[in-house]
Amino acid sequence: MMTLTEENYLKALFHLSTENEEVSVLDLSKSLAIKMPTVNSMVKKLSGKGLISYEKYKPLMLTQSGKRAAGLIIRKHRLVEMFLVQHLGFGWDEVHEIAEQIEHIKSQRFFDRIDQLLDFPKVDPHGSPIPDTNGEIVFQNYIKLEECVENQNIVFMSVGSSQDSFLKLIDRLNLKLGDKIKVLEIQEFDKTMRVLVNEAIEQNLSQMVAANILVRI
Amino acid sequence: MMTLTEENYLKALFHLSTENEEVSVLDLSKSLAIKMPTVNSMVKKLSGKGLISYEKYKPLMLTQSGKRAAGLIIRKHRLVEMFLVQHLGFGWDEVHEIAEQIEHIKSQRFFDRIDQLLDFPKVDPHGSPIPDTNGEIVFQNYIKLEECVENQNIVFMSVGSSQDSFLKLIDRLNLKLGDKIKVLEIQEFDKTMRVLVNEAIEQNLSQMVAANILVRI
DNA sequence: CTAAAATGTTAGAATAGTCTAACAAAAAAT
DNA sequence: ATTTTTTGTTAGACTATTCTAACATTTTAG
Ligand SMILES: [Mn+2]
Ligand SMILES: [Mn+2]
Ligand SMILES: [Mn+2]
Ligand SMILES: [Mn+2]
Repeated sequence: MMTLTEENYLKALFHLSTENEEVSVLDLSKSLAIKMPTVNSMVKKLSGKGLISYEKYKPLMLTQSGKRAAGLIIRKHRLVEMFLVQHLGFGWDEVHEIAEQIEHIKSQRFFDRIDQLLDFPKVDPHGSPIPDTNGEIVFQNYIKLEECVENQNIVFMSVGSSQDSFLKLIDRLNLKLGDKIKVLEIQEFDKTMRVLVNEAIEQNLSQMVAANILVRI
Repeated sequence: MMTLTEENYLKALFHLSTENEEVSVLDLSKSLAIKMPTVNSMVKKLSGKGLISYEKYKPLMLTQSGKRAAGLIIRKHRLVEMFLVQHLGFGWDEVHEIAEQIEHIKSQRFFDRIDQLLDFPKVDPHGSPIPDTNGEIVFQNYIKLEECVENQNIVFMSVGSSQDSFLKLIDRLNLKLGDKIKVLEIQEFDKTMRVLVNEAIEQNLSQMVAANILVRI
């Protein structure tokens, strides 16, 4: 049985590993806001449990078993987020904190029932994929809106950041996952994009916003 | 902020206080399955926080503030149990363990939403009262079926034990909260009761079972 | 290719929660 | 009224998780 603490370390390492080629003790330390020596000893402990493969001064890596464990926790996290939005009426900017806690509940059945209640969703409220019952994630290859060109038609599928302020901004812009977007114009000067949403409303999006809007063609 | 551990101590003390006139360190120790010296030091700690009033060698008592805190945790526990039964399809014998964990989630809003989703229930799946938002419990004065007499008509309102085996037995007997019961006959020899349920089915209930069926007249 | 900076590790201490062993007080039994 | 039993307390130790300070290694810069 893993502790809540161990689960959070694994999850953080998993996320860092998908974002970066190599993950250092310092990366993990920053990501968890826990000092390096603490991370160092926990890494050794998880290495002892066969979840992290660790060699002194080398980048950190999850073992196969560690990947699976992390995937299963992320599965729980995302199922819970989906449940909170769909059944308890929370906004997508309010669910992460709560899911961060509920993901550690020890009851396979509890999460199975939520999965069932949600009709086996494939993505969470932020458009991130929900790992399967083996902890396996199917990564979608979305592109950033930022990389699109004028006159391109795409669909808003996921967000690149789950920061509160970003999600609230997207809400204020009345953008929702699934919206059809057409790039009307890109400003030479600051890369601001003028887009048409659902063939109805025009919006101006800064490059920073466009960089965090993930779309499929 | 209270820790999960502290919350469990408070809750246990609250429950013991409603069942017994006086609660000893040993009672609390047994109820939590934690050794006396550990309980002793935690009691001192909670006394320091103004939640328990403690004097050496004297019975343990919750302060006003401790009662309120315990009531609020029990509220969360029972709301969660109700939610698990009504929305996730769990049996009333399966929910306690999960509620024992979820009751510690730090999010007022989460429990408010569950309360709302359940349409502000007043009792949990076992017929126990759900404390109000101030942690206040309104105790119903139900009597034990055991104490009823022949030909008396009563209604099954709550269970006196939440033991797995007892709840499963009640299920197997097809008894549900709200059922109308008429006492047909009480055996002189072993106090076994013959009852009529919902004017339809006859059942034999041992005294031990009858002692844990709480009814209103 | 050294020197400085960044990163990583070890050592030692702190807190929360638990335990066992030993001692103390209160309650019960004789 | 003692003695015995039960209950309660203290002392000291252990594990998990965290920290700071000091030292070591690796990486980067000049
Ligand atoms: Mn999240
Ligand atoms: Mn978490
Ligand atoms: Mn319960
Ligand atoms: Mn609990």
